[in-house]
Amino acid sequence: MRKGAETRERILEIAEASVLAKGFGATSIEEVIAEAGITKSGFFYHFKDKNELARALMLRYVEENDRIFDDVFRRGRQLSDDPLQSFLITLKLLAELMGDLPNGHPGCLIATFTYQERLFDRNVRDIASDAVRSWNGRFRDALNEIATVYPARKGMDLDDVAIMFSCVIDGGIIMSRGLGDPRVLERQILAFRSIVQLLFAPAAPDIILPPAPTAIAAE
Amino acid sequence: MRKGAETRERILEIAEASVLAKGFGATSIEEVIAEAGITKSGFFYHFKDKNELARALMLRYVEENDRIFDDVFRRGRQLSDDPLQSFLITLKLLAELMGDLPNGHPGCLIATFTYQERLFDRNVRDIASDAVRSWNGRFRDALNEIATVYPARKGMDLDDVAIMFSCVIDGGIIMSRGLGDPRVLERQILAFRSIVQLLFAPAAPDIILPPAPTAIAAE
DNA sequence: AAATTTACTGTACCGGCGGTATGGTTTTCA
DNA sequence: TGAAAACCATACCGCCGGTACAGTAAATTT
Repeated sequence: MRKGAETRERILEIAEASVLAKGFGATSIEEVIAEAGITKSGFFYHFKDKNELARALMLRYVEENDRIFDDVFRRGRQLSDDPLQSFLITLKLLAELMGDLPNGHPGCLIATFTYQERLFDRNVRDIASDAVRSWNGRFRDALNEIATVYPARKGMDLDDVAIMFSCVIDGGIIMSRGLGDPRVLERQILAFRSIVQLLFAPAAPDIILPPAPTAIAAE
Repeated sequence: MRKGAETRERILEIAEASVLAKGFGATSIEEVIAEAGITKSGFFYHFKDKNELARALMLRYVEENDRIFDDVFRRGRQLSDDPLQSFLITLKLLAELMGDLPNGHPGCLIATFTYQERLFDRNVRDIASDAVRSWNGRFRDALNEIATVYPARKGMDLDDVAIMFSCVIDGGIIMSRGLGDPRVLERQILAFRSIVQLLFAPAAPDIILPPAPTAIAAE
């Protein structure tokens, strides 16, 4: 019912924070239930074992990220008809979103899980794999659409560029943490944005491209 | 003496593989000693607790990576006097190195540790942090040296480009695993290489730059 | 209002693991 | 040959993941 879903959500929230801080293996159910204010029986009422918790965490993370990407891509398209401008706006929005997080990005569950893959069954791994493929597909589609209007530089495979954006995000999160500077991620996304400009603007990108839109509030 | 160092090394080897596959928290000492063919007492003779194992793993990883970077940068400089060419060669060598790994890159310990930072003391975190800063510094120095000869594109901070390379490597490892395709990492490094070309070659990079050296055996 | 389902609590237990302690034994090297 | 190094054997503690089962208060349905 209502209350059950709330408790379940609270468990997931607490567990996700713990997984991102200590890893899945070191995340103790006892700590989670202590923080959630429930008993062990209550936990196992919602999740039959730890692996189902992992599955639920992954599903939740993927869905939320899908929503975020839906949103920034939709707003990017709303604000320009030009596919290049549209994508550049989307990247700017994403960068703002990351920069506005008070304590930096909390971490990418996909990244943690791929570094602990032996802990999860094929089901969970497939969810993660499909999600990554889907997100890369979005970026690749956006780039391909741009390429129909602007000629891309030779020697650059757009599939690789699309994947590189995922690399920059996941790598940026790691670097932000490792260097103790939450703004690294935002800067990396903006740097990638500059590269996209460079890729599709042959001669002098700063001249033929209008300035990026400013003061667009990120959700 | 001699034999002690060998056993210690074997422990580290096994532990590293386990940490990269399951995470540090889920790496059980019992499994490690079983695989190493020693007893628990033997393990605690070499490492007084699990945290010291973490410290040793991190130190070992950082030193080995330092050696690798020393090597590819040295060989890059040997093969060309031009800083741009030299760096492009280094990147190619690095890409070949990654591509030649039979089962893909085993994983970046820094990445795992930053996603499990609550498990380690400040000492270990500082080692990781300093290593990342040092590696980023290498890339930044290389880029700055290039910029003294070739004018860089405006709007791109070379510090960010340097950090982006670290992002591409760590992100590339995650993507390789997540997508189940070991060659993603190699392709990402080569894609970054193309971007460096683009960054420093204003008009037509494929023309003014000689082809990358081929058939340079990676160690 | 009664019956049923939902959402838990309480208690008890198992086996595995990290870690400690302590006392021995073999191997290596000076 | 003697000391230090490199282990092995055994026993133990406490925490944790997980299971089992019995009970209960509240919400929802009938």
